[in-house]
Amino acid sequence: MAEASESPAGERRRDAAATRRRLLDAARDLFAERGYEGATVREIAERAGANQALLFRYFGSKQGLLTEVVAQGGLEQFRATPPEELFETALRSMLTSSAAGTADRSLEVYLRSIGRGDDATGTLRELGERYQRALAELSGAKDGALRADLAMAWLLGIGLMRTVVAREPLASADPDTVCRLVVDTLDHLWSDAEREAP
Amino acid sequence: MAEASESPAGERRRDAAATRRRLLDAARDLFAERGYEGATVREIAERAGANQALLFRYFGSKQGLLTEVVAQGGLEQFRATPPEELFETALRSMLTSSAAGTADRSLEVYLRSIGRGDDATGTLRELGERYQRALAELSGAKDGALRADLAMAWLLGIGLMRTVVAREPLASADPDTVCRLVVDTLDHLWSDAEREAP
DNA sequence: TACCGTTGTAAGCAGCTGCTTACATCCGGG
DNA sequence: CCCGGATGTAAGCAGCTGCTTACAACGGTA
Repeated sequence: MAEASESPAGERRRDAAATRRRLLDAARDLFAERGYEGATVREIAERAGANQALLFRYFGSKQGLLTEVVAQGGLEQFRATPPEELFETALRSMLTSSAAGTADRSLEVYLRSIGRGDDATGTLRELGERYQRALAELSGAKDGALRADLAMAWLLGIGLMRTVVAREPLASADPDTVCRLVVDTLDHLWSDAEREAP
Repeated sequence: MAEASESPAGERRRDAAATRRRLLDAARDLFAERGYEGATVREIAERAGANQALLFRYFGSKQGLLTEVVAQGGLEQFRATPPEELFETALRSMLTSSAAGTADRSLEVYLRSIGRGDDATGTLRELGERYQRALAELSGAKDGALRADLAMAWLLGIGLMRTVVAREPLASADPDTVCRLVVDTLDHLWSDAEREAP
């Protein structure tokens, strides 16, 4: 109803919603590339082709921007994935994405941002907890939560080595090969669990 | 020969070597706590009880300080450990240290600093490569290097979850329990390797 | 047409960063 | 004693950070 009623291709000369969207996308990519602290609001605004004052008008603060990025990217993706596919999906995403434009780069944001006890940590922690709970239920063991943590640790560690440190041969390794190695190995972690807590 | 010849307990009012040492120790702890970028030269100098100008006189730059911290901490510890004990030693160190005063906090420095493509990355990469080479030789498989990367990824990921994110129950879990779970599971990674490359 | 809230802009603020400079002070060897 | 390098200090620099303010331009509505 309050939509564009003029421009042929839906382009408006002044369009708050579109500007907001561009800021969100630019922030998502820059947070994933440089981490929360590493990305500056000036850079984000520039990549979005917007004035940086608008960033604060629409999101209040840099921290508010992060919150919205995580909410729209990571949590949506999380809800859309059935639990039993969660780990492999996340691993594959971690192994393949690393390119601007991908919808869910929240795990990259996560691992590039948790370097110190800054503002970002709190916002990102919630995302991690959801993953943990879902994974923990997959293993029926009493220490399922611990094993879920260990699985997540491996997931993040692999992302760390691949996208941040860019260590070879991991960085260039075939995603399928890596995925199979990891999933097969982790199967033992789950089956050991069952053996201990029948 | 150019030593102290006065003070009873070896204390000198002006002692460059001691000041250097204090700066090095303070830097080691602060880098481990806040990461390379998060620790400021003012903080380091203050904790060392020294003037920050001395930091630049002795180490040239903040980056030079990091180089020396890694050289004295991580590499020494690395050389002192036989390869077959390397992974478990590093894992235990990661699970237990996290307290100021510990000699080797280089893995903490490592994982808290690799958040973006900054100066620290290059200096820290060498440390990682040494670990990889040593671990790769343990597995006789042709893709030993890849599997070594995966093991290191898990190691770092666990450190990330435990000391940085402080995720429960991993953060408070008994080091022995965690260590056994991980080492047992990784055994499958090594034995699978042997099966494939006999 | 005249108006007024929405959208966009330029400039600047205080605080922090790594690093440098100019200057006190110590202290051992001549 | 006393000089000169070694050691320690205070102040400041330019550049960056997140964020704010004052203002211009648009465009739907009355």
